[in-house]
Amino acid sequence: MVQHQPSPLDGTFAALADATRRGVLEQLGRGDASISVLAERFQMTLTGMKKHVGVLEQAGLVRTEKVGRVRTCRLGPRRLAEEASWIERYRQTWDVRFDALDQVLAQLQSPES
Amino acid sequence: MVQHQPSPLDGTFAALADATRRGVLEQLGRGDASISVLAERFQMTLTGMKKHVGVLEQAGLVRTEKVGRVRTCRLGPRRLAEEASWIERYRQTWDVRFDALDQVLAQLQSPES
DNA sequence: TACATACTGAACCAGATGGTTCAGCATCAA
DNA sequence: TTGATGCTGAACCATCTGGTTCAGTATGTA
Repeated sequence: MVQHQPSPLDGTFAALADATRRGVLEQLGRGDASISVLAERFQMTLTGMKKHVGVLEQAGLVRTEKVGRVRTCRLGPRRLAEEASWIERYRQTWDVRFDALDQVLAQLQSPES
Repeated sequence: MVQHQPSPLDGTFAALADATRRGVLEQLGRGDASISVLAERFQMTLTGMKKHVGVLEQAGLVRTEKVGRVRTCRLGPRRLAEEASWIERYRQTWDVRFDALDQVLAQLQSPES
């Protein structure tokens, strides 16, 4: 069951693993923005911000369009559906395992069955 | 609004950004396992697997305990609650923005209001 | 005691990451 | 046409990552 092809989850989770990039997504949730606006907001060079936007765009979380000199960034097509469902599945497994553990502990403490 | 302190989300999302580590979590969801069992399952050296487990442990996703020579790995305290809620908030924002976009597009196509 | 097993730590490696500076190029405004 | 603005690409840098090998140490087992 080893996974050899890179999953799209790799890219999205990696994109989300950076506070600046999560901040950019939240910012874009409040409205579209140019590279320079984002760069100023996050106190970074244009080049640096462009790289972050590139990572987000690669992951499908941001879409950009250049008009004139200005490249406008907005939220992209990826809705994080697969990511959400992976995490939900994990949380269910976690609950099952820890419920089982709780039962074992309860048994150990009051084994009147 | 720039985030300077590293958020715990950084560590968990980074931990989830690797297919091997997601696989280890799924494996541990089916039952506890030693480092060597995991290493064999994912065709990797003990040292390599130990590093992955270290990353997961650091993120709170795995807990380990050494008894004798064997270090047993099990799911850790972190339930991915914050991660799930960050993603849910994002999905809601996304829906709002794209509903708004849809309305604009609908207006443009049939502006009879 | 002797040998195998299970892990551990240090060192190394290639490639990715998160930033920078610098030198362009295109576009808009005066 | 001149100058400011906005972005882009190349090059560089330090650090992190995902793996390895090799040389231990500790623990079981015969």
